[in-house]
Amino acid sequence: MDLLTPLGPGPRHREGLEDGAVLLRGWLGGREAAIMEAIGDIARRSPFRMLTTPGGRTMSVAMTGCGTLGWHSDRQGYRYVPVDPTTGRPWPAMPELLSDVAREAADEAGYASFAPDACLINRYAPGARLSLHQDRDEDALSEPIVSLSVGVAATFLWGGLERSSPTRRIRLDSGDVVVWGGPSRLVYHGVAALARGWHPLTGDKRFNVTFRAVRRPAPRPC
DNA sequence: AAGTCTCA
DNA sequence: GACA
Repeated sequence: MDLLTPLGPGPRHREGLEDGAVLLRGWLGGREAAIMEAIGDIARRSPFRMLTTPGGRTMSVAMTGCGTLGWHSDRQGYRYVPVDPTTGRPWPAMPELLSDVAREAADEAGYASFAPDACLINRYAPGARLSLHQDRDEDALSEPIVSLSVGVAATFLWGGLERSSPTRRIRLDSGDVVVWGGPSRLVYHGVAALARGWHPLTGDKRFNVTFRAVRRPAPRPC
């Protein structure tokens, strides 16, 4: 049975997924519009693009990013790069609103001092999906992943440490935040094909904002 | 293989 | 589950 803990008054509450992973329902609490503004600013400078996998397939999810490093994929493989290959310019800086939300969510999930250096922004149109995978291109595997959902609801696929592990299907609504790390840091996860839907802030699309600490954080003085 | 296809 |  999932751990269910209310987070103050209102619909916000936490659900435990497994050791090290937590779902913060309604965590964004009305900041979705401001987050969409921030995404618009970022996309004006580093436009959404559909990346190619090492196997030569085109991903259905459109991506961009911000921070000192951005995730990139092409025939050469998956990696984090300091310059957006599409524009030849550094990725846009990470807006304070986004890093604040990420740190607060990590704190709430039990991961203190989360300081992401990369923020991947995923845009799902109807039918777009992300098949089961691990986030393993980061050096700092001791740091968690923080994932925000805005817009049309999606089905999150939450597996285990092996690709063949059983997969749970979890509805993610606009405003939900998932945090995973520690023993669940390398859990396989994905998103089922986005159903047709409508959200006042995003139309028929869903946006996912995922924060990672790629480089190991500097040790903190005692 | 962060995708797609095939079989039972 | 197989498959670059």
